[in-house]
Amino acid sequence: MTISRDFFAQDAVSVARGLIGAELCIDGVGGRIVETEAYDAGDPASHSFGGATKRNAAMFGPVGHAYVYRIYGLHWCLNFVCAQDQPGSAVLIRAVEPLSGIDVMRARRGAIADRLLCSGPGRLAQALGVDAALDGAPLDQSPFALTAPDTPSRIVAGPRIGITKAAATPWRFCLAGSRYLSKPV
DNA sequence: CGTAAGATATTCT
DNA sequence: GAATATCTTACGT
Repeated sequence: MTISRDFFAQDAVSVARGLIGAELCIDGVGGRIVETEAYDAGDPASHSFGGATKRNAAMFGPVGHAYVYRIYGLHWCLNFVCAQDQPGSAVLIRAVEPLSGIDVMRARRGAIADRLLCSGPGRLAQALGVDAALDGAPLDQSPFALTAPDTPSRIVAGPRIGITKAAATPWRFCLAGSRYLSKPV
């Protein structure tokens, strides 16, 4: 069951929660989403804070599209644009449980433990082959494949990671008990 | 086991 | 010129 565009019209927190347990594949490589973070419009920690710029243009585009950017000069991060009514909202995909194309991920990331293949935004992007070419790409078309979970997932919320502003806001969502998180709950 | 620091490039002030 | 939604490696305990 593909996730509809209406799903992404919701606010960032609802989308972040709803994505836990969904299956994400890019060009046949991917797995189950186990960790996300919400970045609301007007959030000081969000790239959209202070208005639209060239880099974050995709965040102000239509919902249900990808926003990809480079961080610290060497890592890519994958976001989903959401919240139709609040331009500048997005959800950061932080971790995925590898299910499909694991051999491809291993080839791209090197011979490391399976549980480390996608446990973090930069690792995930490298494993799935995300780069600037996917910035602004619609999530309901190739090479993306996004499938809603069959059953509701147990979700644990906590503070976001790696940011300096509004760090206490509990907008990090994890699949309870997953071994593929960037950090255990 | 833990904490600490370095690498690297695009973007904004 | 300074900052950044990170990862890896190194070293100490």
